[in-house]
Parts: sequence; structure tokens; C-alpha cells
Amino acid sequence: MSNARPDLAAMIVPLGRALMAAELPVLDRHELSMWSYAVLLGLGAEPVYTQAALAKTIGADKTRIIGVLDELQRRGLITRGPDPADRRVNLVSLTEAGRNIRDRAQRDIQARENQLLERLPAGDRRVFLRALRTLSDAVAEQSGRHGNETNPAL
Amino acid sequence: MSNARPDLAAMIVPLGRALMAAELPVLDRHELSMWSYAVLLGLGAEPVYTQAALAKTIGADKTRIIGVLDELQRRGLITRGPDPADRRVNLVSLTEAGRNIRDRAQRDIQARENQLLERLPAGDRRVFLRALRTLSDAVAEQSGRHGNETNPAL
DNA sequence: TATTGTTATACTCTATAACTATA
DNA sequence: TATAGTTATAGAGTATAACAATA
Repeated sequence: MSNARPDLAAMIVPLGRALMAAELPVLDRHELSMWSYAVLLGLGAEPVYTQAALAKTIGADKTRIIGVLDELQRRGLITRGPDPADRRVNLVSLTEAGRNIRDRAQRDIQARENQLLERLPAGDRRVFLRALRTLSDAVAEQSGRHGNETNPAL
Repeated sequence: MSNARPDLAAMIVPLGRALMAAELPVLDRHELSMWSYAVLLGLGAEPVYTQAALAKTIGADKTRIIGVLDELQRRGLITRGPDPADRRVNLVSLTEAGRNIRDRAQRDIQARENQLLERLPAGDRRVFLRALRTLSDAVAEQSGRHGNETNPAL
């Protein structure tokens, strides 16, 4: 056909790696690891989470985030304690300090991302971001509903 | 600001993971691993490569692809032998069989990717692919020129 | 001495499986 | 018994370092 293109994955995966690599020094300046930042972002929408729900939201194993939560709690960036209604589960929420450090880190990260986006004409940039959100929502929806291994629609 | 958006990385990295996960069963039907497929793709443009150059092209460590090349050679999908002009280096090239299996696998993979792209309006899809190539080329250029850890422009 | 390919080793990350405490 | 959180173990994947052949 006339419309040969590289594989989507072959373009997107290295791009994602480069974006992560570019994030690391920025996060480092805010003394955050990638997982710490992911947790702070994951706590953004809802006021409280159980650890399991939080882990699922950010695509991590529930065992993966325990050490991360330990450190964030120690630094006073989150609160964590048993739910009085069911003392098996922990309720996790952002503190004011946690929200501040998250917002500052995100501002720096997106400023850097915007430098990359400036390579695109303004019109393309708008469409690109819109399309990316559409596709991102599509895959989030897929992985959201019960551990789907077959992934038929993607 | 009025233009709040999720982090680029937070959208692109999970999208890349989902695309890879969707590729795996397709590659499996062609009896290819992800790395085998990456090697076959990497051998596409130029007729011959040294192993080191090939590894760099696909973003792998030179030690990483040795076992992959062993198997591809055993299956007759590539040829590999010392360069008469400098017997330290191996010249690697695709065989006809290798090209065939690569093209068939890629056709299946892109067909599946196109299903995802159909979620976008035709106009957005065109712009999205164009923008993605621009950004992909930008990061490939970055990682191409000597092991750049600081990555200033990204 | 420097470089390519190779092999062996160590390290990081992740997933799996037990353990506790609550229900 | 079932579930949330925790801990410990095992496995996969990757990077690092040493080695042999050639220049």
C-alpha cells in the first residue's frame, strides 16, 4: 500500500522510555522516585483510597507500593490509617505538603514535556494531545475492567 | 491554566505497554519473541549490519541480542558470518525466509494497531501519526548520538 | 593497545507465595 | 472462609565486568 508506517509500538515505546528518562532528574530534584510520584498522582482525584485500589489505579502490584507508602508517610506527604468501618483496609490520602510537592514536580515535568511538544505545529499539537487522550482512555478502560489477559479489542 | 492535561509520560507509557501486550500473542503465532522481531525489523533498512550497530539501532545491549541471533540463524532467518575485511566483526543480514516472516508478522501487528486507531476520526488519525513520527524521530536522534545521559533538549 | 563478539556474574525489578489481622 | 496488608522468596530481565580473537 501507499501508506507504509513504522509500527505504532516501535514509535511509542521508545518515546515513553525517553519521557521517563527525562523525568528522572526532575523527580530527583524533588526527592521523588517514579513510584512515589505515581502514587501522589494516583491520590489526586479521590480524597481517600485503599492501598489495593490505589495500586490498581497506577498499574502496580499491591506489594509494590508498600515501601513507597512507608516513605511518603514518614515524610508527611500522605496520611495512612485503618478504616474504622473495616480495620483490615488502610485509608490513604494526600496531605497539604504532599499536594504541594506533587504539583510542583508536575509543573516542572510538563514544562519539559512542552519543550518536546514545541517541535509540533500548534494545530498538530492540539490534535495530537486530543488523540493521545482518546487512545490512553481506551487502554485504561481495557486494563481497568477485571484482569483482562486476552485483550480482544485492542 | 485553562489547559490542564495529564503528563505525556503517564499517557504514553501505559499505551506502549498495552501495544506490546497486544503484540505478544501475534508474535507468538509467528513463533517470534519481541527481541527476535525487533532484530528482524532492525535488519530491514540496510542489507548488512555488525552486531554492535544492530544492537544500537534497536536500543539493546550488544550482549542482549546474541542468543536471539543464535536462534534466528539456526532457523535460517538470518545469515551471520565474519567480515572478510575485518574478521572481528560479524556481518548480519536477512534471508528471504526472514524477510517473509517479518513482513507477515508486521502485517498482522499493524492490522491490530489499526483497530485501535479507528477510534480516532480520520483527520485526527492522520495528524496523530504524523506528529508521532516527528516526536519519535526527535528522541531517536537524541539517543542516537553518543550515549547521552543528560538529554538536555528533551 | 583498542575493538568485536562472547561468556559469566551481579544487580534490579517484578511476580508469587506464605503469614497476620480482621471480618 | 475470605480479604487487606505485609513480608519473604523466587524468577525474569538487564547491565557490568572479564575473556578470546583480531586488528
